[in-house]
Amino acid sequence: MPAPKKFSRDQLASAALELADEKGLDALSMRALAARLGTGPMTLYNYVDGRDELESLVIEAVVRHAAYPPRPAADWREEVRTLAESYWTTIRRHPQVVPLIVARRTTDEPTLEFGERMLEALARSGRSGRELLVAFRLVVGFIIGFAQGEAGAQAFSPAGGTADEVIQRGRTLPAERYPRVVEIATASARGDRAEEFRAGLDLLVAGLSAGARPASA
Amino acid sequence: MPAPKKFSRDQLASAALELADEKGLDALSMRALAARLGTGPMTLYNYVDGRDELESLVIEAVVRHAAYPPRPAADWREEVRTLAESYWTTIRRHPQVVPLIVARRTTDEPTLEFGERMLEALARSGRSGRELLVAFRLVVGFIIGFAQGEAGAQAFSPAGGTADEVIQRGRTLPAERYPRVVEIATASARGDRAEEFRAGLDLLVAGLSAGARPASA
DNA sequence: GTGCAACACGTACGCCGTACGTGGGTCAAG
DNA sequence: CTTGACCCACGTACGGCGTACGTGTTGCAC
Repeated sequence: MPAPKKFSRDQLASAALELADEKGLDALSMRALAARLGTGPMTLYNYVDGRDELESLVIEAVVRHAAYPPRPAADWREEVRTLAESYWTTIRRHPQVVPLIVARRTTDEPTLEFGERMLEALARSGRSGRELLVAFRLVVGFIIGFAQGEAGAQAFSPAGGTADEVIQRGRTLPAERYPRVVEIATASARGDRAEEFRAGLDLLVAGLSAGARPASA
Repeated sequence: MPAPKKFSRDQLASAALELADEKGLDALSMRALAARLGTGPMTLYNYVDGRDELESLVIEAVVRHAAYPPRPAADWREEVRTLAESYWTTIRRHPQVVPLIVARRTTDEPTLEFGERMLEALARSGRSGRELLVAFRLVVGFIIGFAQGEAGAQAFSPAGGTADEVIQRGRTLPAERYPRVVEIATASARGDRAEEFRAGLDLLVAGLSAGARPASA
């Protein structure tokens, strides 16, 4: 019956993601995306409800690329680490989009899939109900918070800048007033993010182990 | 020499915060704020560099209200808990602003003050340098992540809604596909946020204790 | 009184998201 | 083959935004 569609939702999503990656979140607009696709702005509304849904699409496009081992690890601790690291690695590949992921809560399919699988691992620590909720919030909060801390396009100044520039600026804070802040800014300038992430994860898993029920595997 | 100033930066900040609290982040615009203050839009540029700095001002206005005990607690664990809870309680009073706090990294004075004091507590667990950085990221990530999870104005659907509505929607997800997600959504609907926060904090502190150097107080 | 700096703010430009209307393409039914 | 219904493309236009620029106005220093 209809005229054949000119695009697919996937095309929209990946074009939008490219746009955001290349020129930043601010450059991601209906009009800019339409221009990139060689069409008029209103055409996009045949595929997407509006700006908001477009953003959701971009997030989904990022998260969808996360790949997890086909079968859960036998040890729930290892599984938690694997899932967390995989998710973090994935979103970190698109630093421009991180603020979007961080500021929203989404329920697209890949996010739910990740959540369900993480919950399965945490459940094996002997938790359920409220305890499971708390453990989940803790893990997700860490991942989100860590990603935000790293990608934070604007930080250590209203002016913004890349994360590295920002750290440099942090080191020049008044050391007599904020000695420890300067200390970690310095450490951060030298450090390897992935290593720091894993170290944090170890602390986190240690905490989860402490609160685990005896019957945990 | 000059004409007397019509406003103060503090006036701007609190008027902007009221605006955001009442009508949401989207309603926070230069023009709307100017109208609320009974002046023209361009007047604001005599006080603030632009939209970005206005947002920083709002964040600062929120964070500034956090109050901590005058003297640090003797036990660093208790101090970490106290600081974290105070910070969290403060920002959660302005749920509309949380996405802003979460998506940005700021270095206003109150935030640095909080950071320095938190770092002081964490340092007493025997950490320094990279370990201190990791511990700090972990704690801040948890607070940020938790606040985001709660306030997430839009969640469990591109349509958005209050956090409570969102949880209700979460409970109606396909239970055979995402059983654990439904489980925690249900638990969350019943639960007390503050209690959950403290429970998460306990897990977190347990993890920090595990990694602490022997000489910790 | 004169000059000048600090401030208020009107106007205007180029973006944005998107409501609305029109026209062209495609298939099903007659 | 014609007709009709429907979906899609997309031009136009409106109201909002951030803010560059220019002008007027104020109040102190000299």
